[in-house]
Amino acid sequence: MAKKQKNTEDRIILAARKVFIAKGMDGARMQEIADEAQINKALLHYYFRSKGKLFDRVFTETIGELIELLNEVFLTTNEFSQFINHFVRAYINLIQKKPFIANFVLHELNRNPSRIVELIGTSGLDKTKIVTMISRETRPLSRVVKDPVHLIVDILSLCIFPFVARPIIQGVFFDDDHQAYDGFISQRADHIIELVNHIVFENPSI
Amino acid sequence: MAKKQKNTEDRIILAARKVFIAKGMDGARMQEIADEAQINKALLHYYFRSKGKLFDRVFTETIGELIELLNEVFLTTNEFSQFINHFVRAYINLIQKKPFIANFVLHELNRNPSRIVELIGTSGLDKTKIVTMISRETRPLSRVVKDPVHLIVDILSLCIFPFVARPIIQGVFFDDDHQAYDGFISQRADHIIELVNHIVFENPSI
DNA sequence: GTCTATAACCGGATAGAC
DNA sequence: GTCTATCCGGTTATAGAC
Repeated sequence: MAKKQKNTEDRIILAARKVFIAKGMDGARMQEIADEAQINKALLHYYFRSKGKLFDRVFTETIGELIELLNEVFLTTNEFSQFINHFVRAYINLIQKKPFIANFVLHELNRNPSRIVELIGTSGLDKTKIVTMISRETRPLSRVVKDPVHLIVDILSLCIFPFVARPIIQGVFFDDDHQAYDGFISQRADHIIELVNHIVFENPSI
Repeated sequence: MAKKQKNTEDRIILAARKVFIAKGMDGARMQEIADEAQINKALLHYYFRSKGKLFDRVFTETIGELIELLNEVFLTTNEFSQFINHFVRAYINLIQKKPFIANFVLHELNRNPSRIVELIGTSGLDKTKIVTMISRETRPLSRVVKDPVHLIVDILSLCIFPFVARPIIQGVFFDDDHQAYDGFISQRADHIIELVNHIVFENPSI
């Protein structure tokens, strides 16, 4: 059979994730989640006491995937030029596969700002290591990058924003042609890597 | 008197904008808007038939301000190096004054993607002009910028993302010290301008 | 135009049978 | 575990007095 019949809890999580990501916590409806999971509302409450609890579960899991990826990249990379490559490709690759994750996170960032920061805090992600790495490698090299945090924010911005603002950019610059935009996105990693290398190493070897 | 007593409609719009921006369309409550405007719920419906209509009004006006600003920058600038300066400073300045605008727009982008694109389309904003300007000025100069649209997206990303992701960045890299983050933001325009000049003009005059 | 009171509705949560 | 039926609180929207 094409559609594997998973257990109910997994189906709920999957359905909830889809609806919450599309509509946000406030916009989502338990009925819609139930329909999506092909069960009824009551069962949702049987598995997860409340909408809030269900949302928490979905949200934590989703964020967890992002953090896990970051940790992997951080742990397996010690050299900065490598790091740019790994990080940008891994990040864009992830968002490309699950394009609504970024929106989801930003969306819920308003409702509960401290939540994500806590999750990141307890994840063992070592921000000092990365800041140190960047400042060690860039300070002697670049005129442009005076503060490693600016560089980090630059990279994150360049990677993430094209996804969260996709409808606007696609509509304005690509006549709403989503294939054209997919093409644009797939060039994006190379473009960012080249750009970052250029500003960090002034005259990069192309 | 310090607080000028505006007419009711304006007070409603102002209150609605505040609440909608903070909570989004779904999270907002008519009661809260009424309280904020110091009137009662019934009057909201007297002026604007429904919550949806009130939201539409607020949203269109808010987007309108953004587009107006962009148009101003586009119309008053013909040279690219000037343009980078004008655009980045004007944009960051606007978001700094009204930091939730960007979030508001992105938030509602999911609910109604075509909406903003339509608004931009009818605003007379000439995207061809800007694309042409960039490709004319950058093609002979830069190895990094192969496609003007990438450059535009780069600039937008660098300007806007630090605001929409503020809670995360502030929490992770600034120990949630909002003054420190304000300082970071205020360096941002200079940093972006320097960065963009560097990638466009290879060896910029500092 | 502005208010109070209330209708109408919607959606999360529960009861209880199977 | 899963279902149907129902409750109940909250929210939008309206009626009607002033």
